[in-house]
Amino acid sequence: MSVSITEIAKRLNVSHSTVSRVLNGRGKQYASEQTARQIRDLAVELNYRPNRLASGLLRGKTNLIGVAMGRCNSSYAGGILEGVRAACEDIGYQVLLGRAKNDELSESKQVRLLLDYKVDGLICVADGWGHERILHWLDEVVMRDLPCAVIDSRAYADRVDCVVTDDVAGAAMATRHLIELGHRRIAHVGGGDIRTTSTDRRNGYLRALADAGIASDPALIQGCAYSKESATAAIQTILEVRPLPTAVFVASDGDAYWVWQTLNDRGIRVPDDIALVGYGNLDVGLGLGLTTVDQAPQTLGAMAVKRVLNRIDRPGAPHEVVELNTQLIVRRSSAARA
Amino acid sequence: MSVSITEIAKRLNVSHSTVSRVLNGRGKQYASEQTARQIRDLAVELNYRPNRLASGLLRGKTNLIGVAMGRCNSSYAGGILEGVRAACEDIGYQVLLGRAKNDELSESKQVRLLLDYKVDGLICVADGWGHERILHWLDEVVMRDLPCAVIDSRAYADRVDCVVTDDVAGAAMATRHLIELGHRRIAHVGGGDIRTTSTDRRNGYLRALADAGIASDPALIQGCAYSKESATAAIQTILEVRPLPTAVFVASDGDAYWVWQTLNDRGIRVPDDIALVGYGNLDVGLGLGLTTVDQAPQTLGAMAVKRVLNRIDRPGAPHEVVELNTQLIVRRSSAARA
DNA sequence: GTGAAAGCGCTAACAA
DNA sequence: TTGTTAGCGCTTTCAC
Repeated sequence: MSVSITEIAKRLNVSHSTVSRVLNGRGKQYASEQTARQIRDLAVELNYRPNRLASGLLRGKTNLIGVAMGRCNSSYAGGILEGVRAACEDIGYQVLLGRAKNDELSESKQVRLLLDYKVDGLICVADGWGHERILHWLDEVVMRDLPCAVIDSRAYADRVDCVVTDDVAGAAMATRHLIELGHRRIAHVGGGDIRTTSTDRRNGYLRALADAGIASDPALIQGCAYSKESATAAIQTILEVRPLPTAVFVASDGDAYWVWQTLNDRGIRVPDDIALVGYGNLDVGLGLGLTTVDQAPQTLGAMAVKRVLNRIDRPGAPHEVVELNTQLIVRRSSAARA
Repeated sequence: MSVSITEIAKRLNVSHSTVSRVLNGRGKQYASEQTARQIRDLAVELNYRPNRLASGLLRGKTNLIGVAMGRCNSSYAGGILEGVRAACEDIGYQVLLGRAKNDELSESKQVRLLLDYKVDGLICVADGWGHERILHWLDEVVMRDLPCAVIDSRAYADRVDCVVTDDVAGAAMATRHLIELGHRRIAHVGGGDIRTTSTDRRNGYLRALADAGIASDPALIQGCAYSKESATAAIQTILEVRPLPTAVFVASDGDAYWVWQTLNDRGIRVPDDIALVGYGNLDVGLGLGLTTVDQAPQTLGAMAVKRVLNRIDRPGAPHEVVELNTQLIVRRSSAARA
């Protein structure tokens, strides 16, 4: 099927190790210019390509980076993956993609599979869900000293590198934006589940209110779990409260979409009657004209690769937490009050 | 680092081939119940995991599927990838992700890299761009008899399996929708570049007009190439024409977003003044309330895996073109005329 | 039912 | 500068 180093060696009457040295040798080429030339020419002619499995097996280095993540068809997850891919391409690594369904065992099964292919490093997108899940495979990774970066969770910062954004600060920034626009009764849809991202965002919201000396109203805070049903229920409950809030901060753009729909159905105009701010800078919010907080997913992915690579080069370096800045994207869903 | 079959064999005083037969042997297990049990128990205890590089090297089968695609952070590309991942997970394959920038050599470089890892099959997302690009690596794939499915191009249906949607039919459906709403002056933004998808969609638009006995007006047809600038320029040119069109069919949701923005800036209301229909069912259109054509990206990805798998099982089967149905998603951007 | 042996394609230490 | 040798971890005949 494809030519091997041995085939080239045979044809040229040299040993296969000479061929190996010329074609795949690291550093200086221990071979005469003449032999080297012959070998290289024939390699091109026969379209020789090194077998990565063989070299990986022998050298214990595959130039593979495993990526364990859930669904990748949101602009956030897709952005992270794109960042990882771009960074990997630059440094000659390939991405081996694992898929974790949203249950604990599926993830560790996937990680184990990635390890079976002897990836040189591992990137895990925790997505805020990962706390107990990660424990299922963390030990194995740590034991093997496998370079590993976790995106979106700092829960295991002592054992792996973490690449995160500050959800508390981001949510506070979003809330502060509303406060600066003059809003005082600001509702919050989100949180109330096990994800740290949700909890952090809620805390950021609370902190911004406190900093501004605004008392938070528990009736204006409704949990929500990334679904049409929960988002709709949350905003409906909030709309029962009197006086009505003049703004809503939703912990994710996807849920903000459903909130917007519900407001629309009730004849409540955004931003005229109620201002709306989401989180995550998803594509769905773009169409909506939704003010939101960008998490720079591509940078997140690229940084994770950088951390992993750094650890491949310098094993045993202390684990780091890289915290990326979020950015407020103001669109028409939040407008200055009349 | 991790236990090998030899390690287990040593501890149990059996040969490594016996261990291999028990742990990774296909079909019947040629081993006594007792030995097998001992081996299995120890394997679990030591957390044995087969080295996929080794078995891949020897058996010439890696359970790896290579995926060559451009950016994956749109809901379309992400959806395809997600479909591929889900299908692969079901059948015990892993996805090795290649990344092609938008130039010819980058793609073939990526494909070659995927081949270096001895993937069992290849999926390429042509995205309408792929015609000349694919030629750069097609021969190599065909020569090796590597199972290969191309998504979004039927240009090489004689040499690989193709999984496509009918862009002509989809665009015709979208246009017909506008016609049925009573529109007669329907503009089109899109096409005019080398992608077949664009050309097909324009042809679908033209066909629907013809079928309805509506003469097409060249002034109402403006090329566009997936960018803010080209989309904005296209709609601006169209808005010079008198009488104004009452509807616009844009060949992609992304461009439809920019068209919408421009209309908005000009004080033209959608759908009251001008109805708008896009293509692709991207997330950005969701927020917009944009009528569009869904291409079922996840199904596309899943079908590609199915084709590749089929060819792995039955090499030499005739190449097939799988054509998936598109679906019109009606939202508020197209409304019945008053 | 089990072991010995060969080898997938490659790298690297050691000799020559 | 080059060849020999010994594997990496595994599968698969072929004997016994």
